Amino acid sequence: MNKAQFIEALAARLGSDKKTATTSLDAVLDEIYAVVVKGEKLTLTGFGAFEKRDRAARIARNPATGASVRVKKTSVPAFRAGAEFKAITSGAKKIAKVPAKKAAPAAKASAAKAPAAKAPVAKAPAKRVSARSVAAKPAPAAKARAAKAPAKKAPVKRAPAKRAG
Amino acid sequence: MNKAQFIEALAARLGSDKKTATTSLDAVLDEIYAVVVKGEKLTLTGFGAFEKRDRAARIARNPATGASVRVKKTSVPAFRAGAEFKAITSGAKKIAKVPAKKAAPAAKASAAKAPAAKAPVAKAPAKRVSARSVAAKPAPAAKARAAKAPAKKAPVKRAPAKRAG
DNA sequence: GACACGTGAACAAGGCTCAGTTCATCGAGG
DNA sequence: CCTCGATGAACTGAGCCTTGTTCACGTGTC
Repeated sequence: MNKAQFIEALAARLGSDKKTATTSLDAVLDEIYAVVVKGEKLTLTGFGAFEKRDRAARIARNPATGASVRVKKTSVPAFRAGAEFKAITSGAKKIAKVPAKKAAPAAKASAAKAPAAKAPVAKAPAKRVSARSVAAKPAPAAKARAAKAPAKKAPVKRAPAKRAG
Repeated sequence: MNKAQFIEALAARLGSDKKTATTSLDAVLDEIYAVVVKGEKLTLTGFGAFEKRDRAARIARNPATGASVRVKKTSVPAFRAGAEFKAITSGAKKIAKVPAKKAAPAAKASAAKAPAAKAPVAKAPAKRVSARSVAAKPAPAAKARAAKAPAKKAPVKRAPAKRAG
């Protein structure tokens, strides 16, 4: 799907004309640009996070010729998918179908609340409950915890680079 | 920046209220979900492409305990930044500043046309022209071409998998 | 409609990201 | 305001993605 097709689908979703949908999409994309360019991380909970990542200078390779080429240090845009995006992509969670704006608010509210929300939630906590009950039972859990606390305090060369983001 | 802050900025950009901005953003995100879930690749030229990528089953590791864990085959959402997004993130290109909707259309049209568009364009083609003139001159260019043409025709195991997207 | 630019494919090697788990904090939505 | 879920940090090793270049096709904008 390309941008034009996406705008059509978006217009249907918004119940608007294509021009409005275009404006909406462009505004979103441009604002994402603005945030990332500023070096700020944009987290859209569930969907994912856009951020600027720094890349050190290195010697890369032109795969076609095998020639080495020096790549200067630079910054690249990165996106990390959020939990919800991952869940629906993997099929662990379903998205509500929204055809048009008029039906959207009503269908969204009821669909989100009743069926989709309950089914996956029932699945997720079951896993966690079992994990916790297992972890809570034996003594090694306390050991694992103790081992973890000092590890955090240890100086990590990688941590500062990430915290800059 | 989180979602609420983004919505504020978006509202300013759209010249709308926050509710409208919220609707816009949610519509965009939900439509991205819908496309990716369908297994379709969404290409927003310049910004980037969202797609679903398949992951084979593998034995992963819990880094904390070193314990191996079997990860089932699954699908994950992926984003690949487009050329424009890369260019503005690296600083090779500047984005037009858009404060509010009223000023947006006029400022966008003029800003996009006159200063920002011309400066980077002048930079880009210069690079390409030189690359082409170099390539066109020597005989090895023809060889490289000849070698390339058959390579494309050769059956590639990777190509079909990607074309499915 | 026209033009300019973006995208994808192919190549080899190196760098980057992520898998699970736990816990604390934060954010979003009702 | 409250509750629930998302996020991030830390851990190691394996798998994935990207780097440049060229060319042809497709897309988007004016």
